Amino acid sequence: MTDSASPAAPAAEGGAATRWLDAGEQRAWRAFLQAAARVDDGLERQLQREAGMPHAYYQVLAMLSEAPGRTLRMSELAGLTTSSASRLSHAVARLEEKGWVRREKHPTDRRGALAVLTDDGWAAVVAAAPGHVAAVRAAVFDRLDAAQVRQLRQISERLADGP
Amino acid sequence: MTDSASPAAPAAEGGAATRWLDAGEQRAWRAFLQAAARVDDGLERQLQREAGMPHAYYQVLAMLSEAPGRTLRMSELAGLTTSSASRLSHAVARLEEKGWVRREKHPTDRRGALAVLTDDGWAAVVAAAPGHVAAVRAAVFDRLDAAQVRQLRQISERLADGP
DNA sequence: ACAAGGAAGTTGAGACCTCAAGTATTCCGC
DNA sequence: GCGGAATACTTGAGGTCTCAACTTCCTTGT
Repeated sequence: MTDSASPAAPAAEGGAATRWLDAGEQRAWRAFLQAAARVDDGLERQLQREAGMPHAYYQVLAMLSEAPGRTLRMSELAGLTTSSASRLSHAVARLEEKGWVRREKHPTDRRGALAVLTDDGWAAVVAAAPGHVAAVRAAVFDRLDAAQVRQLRQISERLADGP
Repeated sequence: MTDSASPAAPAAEGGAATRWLDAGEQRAWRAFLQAAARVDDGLERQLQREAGMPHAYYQVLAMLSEAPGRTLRMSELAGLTTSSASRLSHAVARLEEKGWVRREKHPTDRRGALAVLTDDGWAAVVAAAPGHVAAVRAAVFDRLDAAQVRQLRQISERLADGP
């Protein structure tokens, strides 16, 4: 039984028959899993080693660093970093301890909270960015030609969008 | 400061100047991050909900289910599932508690350990597989045409291989 | 043979993430 | 303008993953 192939002993199908992956899909799927794991682990380690933070936290700081006033509402920040409200809340709590982010109240919506990048936080991103970009290049863009980069973008947009 | 764009205020470059991502790379990179996160989270939830296990554990069971004798050495299993020795050891410990996997001693290399899929473990994979495949289709293959599947495979193989 | 170094696995501590539940506030239909 | 539903965010508990340290065993060079 592969990570998506037909089982040696097909189970009783409750509803519609399972559409197993064909050989090409299978290869693509396994390669994708390996690639995603490899890229992710690589970045995770590089950032942890050189900047003392996980990739998720780097993304939070990076998004804040680009936002007007270096400030974003929690819910927007969650969307930009593809993380749940809970994850972001924990993350910002941790970043607050480190002095890289500060929370403020939303001026009009009293349920809301804003995350603001501090000067120390800014310094941390600036320090971490070059090593991170180098790692991204090494893991991804140095391995692909221009056409593949276009294809990767199109495929990724398909997978990221929609219902 | 994006998750890989040039900083508004370039830091002092210690060594070689940082090669920031250009606009196309930037878009590709962000799309890829979102796509990978979305696919991964989707599978994780589906498996947790319907089969009571994380994706990493499913992969362990899946690889064992295909192996001769439903048995693999820990180090090989680690390679196949793209996980560290430590992660795998913890995972197998957990799967052993659930009665899905059993450990045996390697017959010739006395450092070695074998992981063996139990009948209950086999039943668990067989039960989980259809829902998992459906989720993989919904998240990936139903969204791509044949050419894109080929491209995805090639790109993924590039990213997964090499130094 | 034997010691040094490498390889295979395990373990414990700490960090991060998920899930479920909880509080506070805003939105919406009647 | 009121009550129920939806939204925004937080919190605590539990599970998984990482890192570093450790044990045991194989391998290699001399």
